[in-house]
Amino acid sequence: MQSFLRLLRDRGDAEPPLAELVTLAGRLCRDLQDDPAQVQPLVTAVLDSQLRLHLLDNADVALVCARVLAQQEQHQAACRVLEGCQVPGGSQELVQLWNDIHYRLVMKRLGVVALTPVQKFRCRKRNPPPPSLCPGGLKSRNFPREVRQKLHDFASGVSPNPSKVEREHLALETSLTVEQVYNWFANYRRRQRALVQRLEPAPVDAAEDPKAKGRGSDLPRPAGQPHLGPGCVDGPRWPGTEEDEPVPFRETTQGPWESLALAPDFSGDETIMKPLPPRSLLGGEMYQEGPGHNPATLPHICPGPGLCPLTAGSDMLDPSLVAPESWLMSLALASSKEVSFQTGQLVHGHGLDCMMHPADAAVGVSITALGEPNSTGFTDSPVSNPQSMYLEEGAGTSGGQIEQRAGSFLLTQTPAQPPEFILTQSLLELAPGPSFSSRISTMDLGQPLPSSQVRPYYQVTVGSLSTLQSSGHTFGVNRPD
DNA sequence: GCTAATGATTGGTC
DNA sequence: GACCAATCATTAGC
Repeated sequence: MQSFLRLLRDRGDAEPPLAELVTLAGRLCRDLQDDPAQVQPLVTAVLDSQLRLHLLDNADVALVCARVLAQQEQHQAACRVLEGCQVPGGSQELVQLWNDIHYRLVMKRLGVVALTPVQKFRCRKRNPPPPSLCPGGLKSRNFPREVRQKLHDFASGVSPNPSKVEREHLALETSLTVEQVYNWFANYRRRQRALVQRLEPAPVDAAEDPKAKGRGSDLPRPAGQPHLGPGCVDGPRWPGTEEDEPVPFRETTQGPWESLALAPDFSGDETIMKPLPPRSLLGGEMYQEGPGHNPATLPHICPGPGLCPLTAGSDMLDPSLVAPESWLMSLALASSKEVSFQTGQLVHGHGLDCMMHPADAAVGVSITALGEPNSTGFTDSPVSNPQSMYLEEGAGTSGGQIEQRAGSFLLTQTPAQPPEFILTQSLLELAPGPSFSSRISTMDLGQPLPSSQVRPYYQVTVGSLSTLQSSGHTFGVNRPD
């Protein structure tokens, strides 16, 4: 070091080359930084040198000099050193030192020996490091929006519990590490469950049910309320949410998903909890029967999810009928990347085959026998025998739990709205079939209704809710008798 | 300055 | 090793 100090002191205009001297200074600073007895004269020599501006462009020199100054309580001088140095590419260490210096200043001002994380954050906000230390600016800690969107799309559309291969693939797609992808999904699942539990306080008697406790997939359900799948609450903020009280089932003339149609940028959870009033759901909408229907009347239904009848023997909804609302169904299924089918494709076989939204999307399917339609609407009130239910996939299913739950959607009777609500089919009869493949399930609604309750048309509502999209679609389906 | 969201870490269980 | 709950640190939004 003595020779370096001599070189520094005696250096002529040409010898030794400046770059060499800077490099040597940096090496000395790096090697001697833990030796106060030596680093002190070194720093003094650098700062006193006419070449200090050049020397301080070396990250190690700047770091050691600023650190020594800070230790000597010369915080302002230390900051000037850091501000003045031009380290190519910046330096995390120098940024950290910059922050540490300002932490000390704040601690001194506040008379405390430590700062809380929030205080540190505020300190950093007030004293951002000079651009020369971080040329790229301070990076956001959060993943880019596109990355989070991609991860979220996968979680809600494919699975919240991706396999190792899927995680690796996502890591490649998002430029994240596999660990980051894993953490993201772990946090996603955890926070989904927490949110659901906050919104759905466990019923009193659920405490006695060991299955209702513990693992998140066994979500508590308030009695008489449809189970909310995780996607239902998959959103950081739903304005209007009253977390401290159960979301009421409000009597309404709208269908359970209607308000979703009215508000594509859905932001309100109360709507998903609405009952399915068997007749008033139509709200005066005109039900057009079969072929020869007049789509021109549909605006009367719009923008709510109108009833769209099927032609006899058809298992497809007429796209022209559902067009104004088709986004609903499309959205409901948009994130289902593993299946493609037409908007409104629903009825098939004996009963209803419903494409269930992937695991995390909380599709609710409600089916209501509405009665005999005619050209102007239903002529007989179905109120006496509403047959309504919600079939929703269990929430928070991890891999193993999915297996356990395959084909075992939570089936929840709609709330007792209207009071004479009758679930005419047993749970077993209504239980979905066992098929559960790639998170697209076939739901067999079981035996035909008793003849006294047979209605050729059902009202079907399919809805999907997630953070960024929510949807519901109600349409008529002819019962394939 | 407060709050809630977010990414990461830790220690435990299976 | 995968997953979990609890927790921490950070930071965006207000």
